[in-house]
Amino acid sequence: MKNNLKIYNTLSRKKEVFHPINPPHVGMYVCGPTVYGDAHLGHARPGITFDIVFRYLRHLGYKVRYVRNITDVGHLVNDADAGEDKIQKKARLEQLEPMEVVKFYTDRYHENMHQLNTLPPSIEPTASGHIIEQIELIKKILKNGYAYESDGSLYFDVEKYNKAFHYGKLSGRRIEELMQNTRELAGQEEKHNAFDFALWKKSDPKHIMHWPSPWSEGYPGWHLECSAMGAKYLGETFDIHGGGMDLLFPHHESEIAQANAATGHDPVKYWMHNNMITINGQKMGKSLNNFITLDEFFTGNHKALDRAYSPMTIRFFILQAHYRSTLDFSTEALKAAEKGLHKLFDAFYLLNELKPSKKSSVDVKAFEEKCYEAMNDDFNTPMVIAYLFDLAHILNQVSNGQENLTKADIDSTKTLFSTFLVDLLGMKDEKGKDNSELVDYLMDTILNIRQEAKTKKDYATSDLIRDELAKMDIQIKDTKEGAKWNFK
RNA sequence: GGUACCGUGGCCGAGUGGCUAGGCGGAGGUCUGCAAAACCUUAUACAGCGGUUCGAAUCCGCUCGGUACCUCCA
Repeated sequence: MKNNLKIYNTLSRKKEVFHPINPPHVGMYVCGPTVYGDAHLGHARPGITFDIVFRYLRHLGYKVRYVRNITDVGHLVNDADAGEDKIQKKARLEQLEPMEVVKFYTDRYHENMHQLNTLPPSIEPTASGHIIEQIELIKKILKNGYAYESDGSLYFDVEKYNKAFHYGKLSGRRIEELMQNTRELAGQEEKHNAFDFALWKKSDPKHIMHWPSPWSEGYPGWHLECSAMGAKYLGETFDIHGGGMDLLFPHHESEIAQANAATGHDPVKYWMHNNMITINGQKMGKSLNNFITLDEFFTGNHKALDRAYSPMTIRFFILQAHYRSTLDFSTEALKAAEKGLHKLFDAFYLLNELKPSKKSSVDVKAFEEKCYEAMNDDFNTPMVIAYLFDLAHILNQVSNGQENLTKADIDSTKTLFSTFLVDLLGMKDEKGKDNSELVDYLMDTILNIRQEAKTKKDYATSDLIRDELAKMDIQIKDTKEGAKWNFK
């Protein structure tokens, strides 16, 4: 399959032409959420970023298997707090079974992702459902000599690994620096080196979630699940691995190490990382406690928000920045996104009303090419959106008689909007007309009465009708062809 | 401290050597009973200093400022 798609590969720090390992198949693994809390704006970014990748690869004709895990085996809160993990802590606080916490937040995550109009992954494996695979992976690493046991727990021997491979190839770190800079934390006596990471942890008595293994009753280490599940569903080497930049080190670095230690070769061809969303210039994150959940955006129920912002506003806001740039959140920026999106859909609908001309004064075909170029350039969605705005402007000009389009060009513009705005960017109109017969009839009646009033110059009545409808978010526009309405 | 990235007009944000990015907001105008939308015109920019070049927001150096990772975090 031929294409000109270029993807920025974190591994090489360059844009590379995308050549899948086994075309037309593409395997993509994306780090999903740890389900111990509601998804916030930060979670929306990888969800949407890799939804775009998924949609575009499929559009290009690839058969994509998109795997996104659910982390339901809690990572430790921190090393000093060994023995308690995030999900367990949440369960204790809410007096629930850990799996109740997991189920509750998994469902809510799915609902949020659905609201954002992201396509569901092909496979959504859970860590707890792949304990056996993780144990098997540890056995391989152990057999190859890159792990050591210490009182029932197993650790990855980074120093030894680094002699045969390169620990730090993804994140640009060197082991000597890690030696100097890794913080000394309590509870690490079992490790040979501070930067060694756990493959298996023996659980202490108060730990609820644990499984049997050849070494101890315990639970798998932080980075293991992605290595095990990625290999299981996508093979020992697959095409794309995605996630947030904050996972680059140590998570993804360690995944590479685990795979090499087990199989002798790298697990992933293209590593993709989305950047962070910032609030007041600072990363929005759980630990900083400055996050706003998606539900809070959708309801407006947060002190930093003046009102609700819809899922599509959030999605469009995110797509207006390139995925590798930080994106600064503000209500002002969200309002701009909301208005802009509305403008695009207005233009999209306007296409149905344009009068065709014999000749076109605009080269529509060129826009299509430019949109593809932008997508091929490492998924440059802000550029695609800019071209759609340019087109929207042209369509309005056509409507005003300043530009002309043939029937064929109007149709291909429709296709273009439908392809890029709806199919690829995944935008949908939340405020479209309710096209039921009843509503049509009622609105026609009301607008006719209003027209009567206007004809009699009874503007008090006509304005009253408009103001009352506005309370239901119905907007009246008086055009040359008569009054039109839509939802605000 | 180490590593990496960034600093674009009121706000958000593209752009990697020469050609108007775009959206929102502001100002003026057209249309309109008014409004809305749309259209037309317009202002506001590339952190600072130096260098390379015929030419730099874009390359190089320095300075200042900010962020991320190095501990769980999308």
